[in-house]
Amino acid sequence: MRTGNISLVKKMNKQLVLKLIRDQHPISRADIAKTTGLNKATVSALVDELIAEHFVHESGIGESTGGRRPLMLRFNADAGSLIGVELGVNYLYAVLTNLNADILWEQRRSFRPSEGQEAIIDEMMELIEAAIRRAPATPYGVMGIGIGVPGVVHTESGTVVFAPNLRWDDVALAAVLRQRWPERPVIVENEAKLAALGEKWFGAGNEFAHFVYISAGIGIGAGVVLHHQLYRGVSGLAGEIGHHTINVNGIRCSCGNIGCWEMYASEKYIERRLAEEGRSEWLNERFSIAAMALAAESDEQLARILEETGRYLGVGLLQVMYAYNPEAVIIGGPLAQAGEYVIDPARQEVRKRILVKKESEPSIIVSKLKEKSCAIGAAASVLEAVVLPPEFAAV
Amino acid sequence: MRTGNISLVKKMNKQLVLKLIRDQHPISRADIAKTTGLNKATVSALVDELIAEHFVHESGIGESTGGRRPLMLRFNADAGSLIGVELGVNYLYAVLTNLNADILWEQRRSFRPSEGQEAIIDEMMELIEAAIRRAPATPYGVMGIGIGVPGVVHTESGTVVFAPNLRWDDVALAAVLRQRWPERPVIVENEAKLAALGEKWFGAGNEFAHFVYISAGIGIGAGVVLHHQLYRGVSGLAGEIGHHTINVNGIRCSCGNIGCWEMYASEKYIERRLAEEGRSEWLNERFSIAAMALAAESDEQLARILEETGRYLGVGLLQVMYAYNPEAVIIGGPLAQAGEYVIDPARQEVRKRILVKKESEPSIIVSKLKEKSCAIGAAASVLEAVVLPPEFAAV
DNA sequence: CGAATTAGTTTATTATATAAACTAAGATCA
DNA sequence: TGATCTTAGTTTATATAATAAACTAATTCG
Repeated sequence: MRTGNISLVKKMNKQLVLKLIRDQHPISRADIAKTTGLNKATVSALVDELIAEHFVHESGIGESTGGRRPLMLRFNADAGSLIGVELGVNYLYAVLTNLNADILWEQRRSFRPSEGQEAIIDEMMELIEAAIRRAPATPYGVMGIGIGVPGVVHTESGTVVFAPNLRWDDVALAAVLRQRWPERPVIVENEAKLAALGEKWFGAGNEFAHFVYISAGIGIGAGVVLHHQLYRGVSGLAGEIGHHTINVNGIRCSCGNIGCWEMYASEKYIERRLAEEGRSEWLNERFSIAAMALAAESDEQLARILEETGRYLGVGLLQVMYAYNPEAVIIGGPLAQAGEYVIDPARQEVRKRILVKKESEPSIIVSKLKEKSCAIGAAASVLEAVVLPPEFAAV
Repeated sequence: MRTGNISLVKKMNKQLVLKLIRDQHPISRADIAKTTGLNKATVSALVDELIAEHFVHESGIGESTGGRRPLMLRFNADAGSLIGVELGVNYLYAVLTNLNADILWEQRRSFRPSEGQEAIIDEMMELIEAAIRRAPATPYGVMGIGIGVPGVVHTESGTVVFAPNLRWDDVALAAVLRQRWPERPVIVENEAKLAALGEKWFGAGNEFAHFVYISAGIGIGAGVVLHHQLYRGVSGLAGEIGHHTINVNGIRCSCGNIGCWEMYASEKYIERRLAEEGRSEWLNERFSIAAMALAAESDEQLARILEETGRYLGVGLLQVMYAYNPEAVIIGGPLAQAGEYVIDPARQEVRKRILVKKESEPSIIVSKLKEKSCAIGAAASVLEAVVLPPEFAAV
């Protein structure tokens, strides 16, 4: 049971100070004391410890405001490195970053979906190995490895419970990596949830306490951040909203249900419509939403298909608003690259269908980290696990 | 900003001890120390304060387990009284309870929806006045007034922002009551959210950290409890899931949207189907789901209509699971009184449509407080606000 | 009947935040 | 230019609350 012993207080305050320095650096001890309400002496003591731990450094003298000039403090983004890996349906993408998610090294590899699990995991381990070799000399070195997968995950064990597009079923991914790197934290999590974390720490979600990240690609997944924290639900299924039924009498989804949202507001829908409209020239291997959006400028048929998709996207976004009532919805994934061809009809559809007046409409915005959301989010998950736990967030 | 000063620690521990006594009484100081991990001396000091504050009392000597016999502690449910009021579409229902939600007095009054706001609020104040008069002599007296309304609420100001079925719009309900009883806390909240609180504290939700209460009647509302706390969203709209679109090409809802869940899984649907099937004899003033369920035993047509409703209910429950992934879904409101005629088809529909295997299915259960959920929840909201704040719940 | 066991209290100690006094270093203005 | 004011940050003394250990109280068990 979580009792309040005195050291808890110290942990809370130390985290608070570190978060403040990270968010608002450069900042002086005096300013920290003012904005947190902590005593100057307390702040000084905590800052001294953070400096000794290499998470903070003094970065010179600031401007005077009528008295002694302050010593400015900065978050030390080079205290260690983070590794983030995105496992896609047919590619691996790995990044090595500092604690500020600046990319120090990255690599992308394709594989055939037909390759077996072992081969894919081997390739992933090679990538991680390469990243570790590239890691700069820092006080903490590589602080951990985060991995995003397109499926449902059991986080404690790091098992991929169910990943239909990979055809994975109960794969103990973290166990393999933990055996290889026993000293490093390994985090396995759903790709949309990690992308949400990425946007929260380093992207469009930074200013919000409650937001939902929507990963719209082949399917639709979501990462739900409530009270500054990722919400997973009891078994990590929270946010599987691509399988919300928006058309009880609609078409069958691969999940077994009928009329799932992701049958109407994803690449699946676009492909189906392209086929129906005899535009199968777009259905080749190099199919890309970005290219389609470009072509749509002078191709009304393509524009209409994108717009339809956007309208269906809006239907589901309405549900997101009623379910979570967030400050913002961040759209990411390939579909977000169609930009206003998709997003604008989605916004219109929401406005048309929504129950209450304008003030309560959350903003619908586009991912800031783009195709890097997941990998950077995977790195951010390590940061959160090791350096900046969210558990003390203001309730 | 929430800093950790030392008195926070004390608050946390005192709350923890009080919650434990409430949940597990009778319990000894020694047992509290064991289960919380707090030191015996700490527990004794906190318990002494709680006794001085009348929230706990010693209730005699317990059984020895091989040594000195323990002094047993109990939560003092008679330290004060709570008032809970449900404002329905055409009735008021008020309860006066002790801190254990035992009903000491209750009264129900009907009104015509055509009566004006002032008249309804006046009646409500009369009811509250009557409840205050009936309150027994206790250390704290009437500790506050909770009111549940069928609409969207702004809790800080206690304003009813939007209650379509009452045709209320921006009614500053709490302001009126606070003027009349300036010394008592007044809480105004959505009825489904309060019912969820009621089930959490005194009903079927007691054992769950994450659950969703569904209020299914004329419309559908929900109260979402995550991490033992009611989740409201940014503007109190979280849980307005009755307006989730389950049929994009369906029928128009009064909210302006098309194909809302509550057009298919509520009394509205049953009424529509009764009319369609020429069974309008059920559409009179005394229309009651419980009576229908009784008649359905020997009336296949009625049974079929209830079953259809249940199947549609299941379609939406699937969304609840994907959105919140709770441990349980509690069904309340009039529709829950049809029992297995509705609930069982709903369960079947969920099982048929769900993505993942059985372990992750939450249990779908029926409200324990029945038609009293909201009023008791309104009382519970006072308890939570004044005596047992949930903010220190384990994260 | 005495040793062992359990319940609960008292006393001394420790960790932490805070208030107040202090040093440091600059700005302002006569 | 130097006295005074202002702001930054440190040192010292104090208060609060948890804890450990020693203690008293009351019971079981052999």
